[in-house]
Amino acid sequence: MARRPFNDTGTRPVSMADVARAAGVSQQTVSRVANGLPNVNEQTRQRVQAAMQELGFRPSYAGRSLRDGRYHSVGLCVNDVTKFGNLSMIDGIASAAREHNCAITLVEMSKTEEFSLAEATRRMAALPVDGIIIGMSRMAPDFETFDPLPGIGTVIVTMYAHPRVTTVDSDHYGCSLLLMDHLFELGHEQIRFIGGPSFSVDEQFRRAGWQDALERKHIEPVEPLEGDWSANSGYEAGRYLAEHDRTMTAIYAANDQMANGAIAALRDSGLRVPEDVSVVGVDDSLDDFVAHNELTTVRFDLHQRGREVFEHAVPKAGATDKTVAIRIPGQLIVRHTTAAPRT
Amino acid sequence: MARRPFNDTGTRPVSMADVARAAGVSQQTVSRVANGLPNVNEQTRQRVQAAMQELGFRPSYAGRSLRDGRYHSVGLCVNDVTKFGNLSMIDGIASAAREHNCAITLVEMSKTEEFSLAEATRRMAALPVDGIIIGMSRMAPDFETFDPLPGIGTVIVTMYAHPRVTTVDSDHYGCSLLLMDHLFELGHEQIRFIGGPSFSVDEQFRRAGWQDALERKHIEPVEPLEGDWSANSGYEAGRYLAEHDRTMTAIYAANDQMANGAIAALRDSGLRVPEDVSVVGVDDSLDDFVAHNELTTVRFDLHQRGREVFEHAVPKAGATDKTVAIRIPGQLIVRHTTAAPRT
DNA sequence: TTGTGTTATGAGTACGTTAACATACCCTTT
DNA sequence: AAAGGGTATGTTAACGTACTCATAACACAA
Repeated sequence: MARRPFNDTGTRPVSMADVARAAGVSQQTVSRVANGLPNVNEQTRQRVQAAMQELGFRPSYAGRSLRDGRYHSVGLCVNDVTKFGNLSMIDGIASAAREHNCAITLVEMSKTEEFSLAEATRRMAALPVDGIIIGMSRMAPDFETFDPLPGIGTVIVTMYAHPRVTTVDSDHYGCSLLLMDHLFELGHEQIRFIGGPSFSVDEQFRRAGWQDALERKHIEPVEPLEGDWSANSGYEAGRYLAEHDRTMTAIYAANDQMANGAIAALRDSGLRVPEDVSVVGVDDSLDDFVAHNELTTVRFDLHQRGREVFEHAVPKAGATDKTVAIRIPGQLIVRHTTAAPRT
Repeated sequence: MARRPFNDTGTRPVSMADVARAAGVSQQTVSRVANGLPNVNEQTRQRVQAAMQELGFRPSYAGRSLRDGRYHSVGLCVNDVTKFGNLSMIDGIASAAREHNCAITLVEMSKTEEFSLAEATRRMAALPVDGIIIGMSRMAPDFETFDPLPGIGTVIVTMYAHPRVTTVDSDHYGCSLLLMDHLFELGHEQIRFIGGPSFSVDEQFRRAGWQDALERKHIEPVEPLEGDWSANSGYEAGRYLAEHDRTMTAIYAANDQMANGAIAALRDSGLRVPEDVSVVGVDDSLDDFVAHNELTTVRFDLHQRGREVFEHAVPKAGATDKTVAIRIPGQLIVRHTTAAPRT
């Protein structure tokens, strides 16, 4: 039977059988040469390699995967590549993947629409992946009821724990405690909070940490403000606080960008940082964008998080598959936007 | 013969044959149900779907790809995910890929080592990809001699044209002309340049545009400064210029981050922006990080670039495969860091 | 009754790879 | 000369899917 046209191009990739025919050997011998196995006569090897070169052979990923049941790629689902949190996730996972000689199959879900874990895993499972990683930057409506697909490692990057799925995240709650303890030690008590959008999971935990830290010291938390992670929203919030709250001595902004905006607003309002008001952020993300970055903040080891995520998504042979919840602590970076309050 | 253990887990994914056995139908009927084809009896369909559910069937990507010769994924090779240029490339390509219901297979080459196009394509070609995209942020030593693999669409993201490979990029030369014309129209002539690292391709073209624009007006370009794209390096350069060059009236920084640093340096040196010195950047990347971003800059349509890249890497049926070099123009964004020079 | 068309289903095959097994040959050793 | 052992190579089977073709059952019209 004549070969049917293979795909749109009408051509068919060169297979080992083609090379074998050209070199006058069996297809298995081509396989041996391709994989660098011993027990091939040197002349034969050269003849085969010449034929490969000549025909432009490249091994079929599909054939190989079908054969040995592995894809050497891990699926990563995020809803918006450009958000700092997601970017840093990609970076961390990419370096972990590289260490394992593994690629990342990236799927961006709609930036705007709500997405469900079931939908995300369904899409990822149809791709060449040995494991599934889902970035859950906002609460998925089916988080509680979600069951991972059997037979494929699944990790959700989120602070929420799940009874049947391993979850990994930077400790977005603990980072607040680190910062609040730092401010408490300096003597601050009236600490306002500028948060991100309320649907954000990171925001929810950073805010909870702020609130719990205050309540543990029996300080009544004053109404948190809501930004959108951008410097401009931090500026607006900072303006508002400078004009309406004369008792606050410190501001905790839920990321560095808003903290940077808040600092600008305070200074525009005639307040000095840190002499009049201390400001802290989270992420340690300003260095590239701001000269002489002086912001006290928390840095997360995103590569470590990437490694943890990767290794739970693609478990090694013989590893236990117990569901765990991993929280990776951040590190307090004290710079020069925090000081003791005026007495 | 007993089935051999399939992979490390010792289990084997559920195949259509397994479902067929459970449902008492042929494997082909399962295929029909899985793909929603007509001509299946309603009762049979339900029995098969029940069996799929029961066993946890998910179609094998490898089997399907082997069968129809497509992967529905495009390979993307970058050397450092976190750089602004690469991030925005991923974002643009991700949205183009999503429109085509396609995933991205991301490979990060070593951040530090030199990389060759041959090596990059070799690695990408071993992955499940219908096309190859290589981000060449620095000159590859084998660029001139490089031949794309036959049988798979290849696009290099770079400003350099290549006789045998389609290249696509934002117009890093033209953006300089846009900015320089803007400054010329305001009356500037002594325009200094703060560039990125000299190995960067983007840098080379942005600098060339600056230099050519000056020379076209018979103005001798004064020694460009070299930064590393960071705000701090822009600050250093700005400090240097403020102290050593009393005749300059404008600074062109090769990205916004350095421009932002330079502005801070000028102001710290007692110079006003834009009254004493105008400053321009490129990328329009500050908004999230800086409140009240006032920088005059050039914005690139990175989604358009992503689409162009994608569509040339994965050509549609019947498309001509002529090699082209596509340069996507940027758009001048005039804000408030540029004004007429003092007279 | 015979022919024609439709619908549901199954059988066979090809896609490219690699493991396991089989074979053929040459070189030692007894 | 026969036996044994290594080396090079070929043969077969299996991985999971979807296309093509075949078959069987049935409906309807001439």
